[in-house]
Amino acid sequence: MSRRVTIKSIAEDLGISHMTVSRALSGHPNVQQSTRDAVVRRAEELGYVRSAAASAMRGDPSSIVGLLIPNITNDFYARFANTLAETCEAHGLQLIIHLTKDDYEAERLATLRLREVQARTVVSVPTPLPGTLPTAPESGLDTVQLIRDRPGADPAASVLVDDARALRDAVLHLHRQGHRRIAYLGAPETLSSGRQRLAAYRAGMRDAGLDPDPVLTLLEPPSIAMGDRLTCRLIDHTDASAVLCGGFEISNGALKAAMQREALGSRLAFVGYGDPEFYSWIRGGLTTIEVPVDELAIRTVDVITQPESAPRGQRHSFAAKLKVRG
Amino acid sequence: MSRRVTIKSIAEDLGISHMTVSRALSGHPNVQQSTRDAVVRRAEELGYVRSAAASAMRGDPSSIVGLLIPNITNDFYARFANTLAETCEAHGLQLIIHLTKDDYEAERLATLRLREVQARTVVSVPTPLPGTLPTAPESGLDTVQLIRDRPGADPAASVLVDDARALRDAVLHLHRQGHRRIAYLGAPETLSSGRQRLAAYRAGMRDAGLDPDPVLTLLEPPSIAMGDRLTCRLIDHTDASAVLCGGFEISNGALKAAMQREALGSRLAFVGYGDPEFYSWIRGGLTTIEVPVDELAIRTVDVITQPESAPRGQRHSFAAKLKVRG
DNA sequence: TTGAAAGCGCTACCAG
DNA sequence: CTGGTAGCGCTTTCAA
Repeated sequence: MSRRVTIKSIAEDLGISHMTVSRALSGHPNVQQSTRDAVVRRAEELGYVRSAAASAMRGDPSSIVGLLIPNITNDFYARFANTLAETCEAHGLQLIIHLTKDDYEAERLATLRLREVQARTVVSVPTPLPGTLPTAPESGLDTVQLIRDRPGADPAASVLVDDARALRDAVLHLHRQGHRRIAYLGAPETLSSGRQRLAAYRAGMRDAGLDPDPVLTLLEPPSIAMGDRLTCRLIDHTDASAVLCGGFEISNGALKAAMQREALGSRLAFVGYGDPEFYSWIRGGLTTIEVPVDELAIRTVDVITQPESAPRGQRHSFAAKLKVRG
Repeated sequence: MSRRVTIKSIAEDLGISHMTVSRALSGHPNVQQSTRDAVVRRAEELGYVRSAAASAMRGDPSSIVGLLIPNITNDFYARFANTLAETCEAHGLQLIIHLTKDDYEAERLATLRLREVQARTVVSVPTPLPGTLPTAPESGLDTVQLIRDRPGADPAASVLVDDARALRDAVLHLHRQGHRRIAYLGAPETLSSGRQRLAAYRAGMRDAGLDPDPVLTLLEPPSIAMGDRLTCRLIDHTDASAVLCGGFEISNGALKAAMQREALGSRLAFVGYGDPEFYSWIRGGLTTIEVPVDELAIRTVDVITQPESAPRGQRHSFAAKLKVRG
């Protein structure tokens, strides 16, 4: 049960001042080569590890980046987290992941924890604000907003997806295939993403010269179950010949329903949202809206590591695009 | 640009000693109620957050748990990480995730980083040791081994999956369905999991009164591509009527190949490994080997939070089981 | 009930 | 080139 190895213990061991050890280990020039070598070797032998706590106390920037996402099983978040973690690794940053489940209180608590450990930045998918809050509170942390834009927040940057074009293209694509009764499954307009995607769907319908039928425009809180249920309804009770999905979970749920009813392709054409591995080989490949996940993650780390290269509050927007398959 | 709020700044603000503030905030009894209230209120107002760095310096246990896994896109790891994160959250623990890509050097570096921040425990899927290492080094951290067992390591505990029974059951299940030419795709015997699963497959074959054909026993480093390629080979160049998958990635690759050749079920019966959401609705549901992911994660946190409740080095084994569908 | 001092590991700043 | 001092935020120990 040996005590922690510190620069002092090394100094003692070597019979020199802890300052010399500090300089030797941090590459300061003013150390005799022989001394430096001895120190470095001894540190190695003893298994010395620099204390992040001590550095943090001195006000040095920490290596910790927080990531606040609803969950990590969703394919998009998993892939984002994966690339973010890899890229962080390359920059010597460490990623603390907190799952918010889209719950504001969970986000608040997680932010507190991250402040305690002096995270240098937090990458956050802002949760919907509860109605009781008049205004968004400041996190007290340098924040990069991901995907969503919280009104009233003051983020260091926002990394967003622009899927309007892709959604419009999807409608036009279906129209070219002869579809006229094109349904849309999306989040309610109370969510900013829900609003924007719905608008894009409608714009596409207009461009195609079609009239969006309210019966085929189904808006509910997004989930796999929601996509499943509403797609069953489309198949059983409407004359929809195609469905466009306005979200990741919705897409998986809709796919499940269409596959289980053996309606996919034949009874109901499908355009998904997101691109999990298996979309590429289901029924010869599914047409879907592809979000540039890796680019989002890489840019996010860019923003974190080079805050000066862009003005504070900058919005980085990445275009999703329609991937036609099958 | 206000300075960090500390107990000292609060004390100054209130014209009292920082010790009183410390006591008030940490619930020490020896503080006058009125003083305590004033302190708590002021701390709230100023947005005081306790410094984890200062605590760590004093030797208090940190709230940080490390997680070392190959990646986080694999369904099993994603689900494990998800439940682990949720459960940690509930215990006030924070999860730092490092991706090792199954590379020893990456694991070593990540471990170093975690030591720097004084992680209290690291949950690790040990990477294969490079041949050059005569013996496994000690991490200097309290380690919980996940899934794999590194020889020569001295973990605080191991959380393992026992899939021998499930694999045997899978063979017997296929045999009952009339299959005699049952192929197996797995990792090479150099990996401990590869060795064990292969043995279980062979035990199943023996129990079924079948003779494992070397031509149908394909062992290669596991990946989606490997599963894909070898399944194509099975379909095109052998008389295998069923395939049993001995790994998560292998299973996804094999499924991809079988689906693309429209061989699934008809030409080739399939038993997968792992249970991603979509396995339940592909072709009416796939039969697969189900690993109790959530239980693993929950037990892992148990082990972390109550190290005394089990002897050091304890092995916690969870049985996978065959899920028959379709 | 309150306060002062010391020390956790580290480095910027001065003295030698 | 080397060594001492001080201070980052906090709590334990002792003194008032």
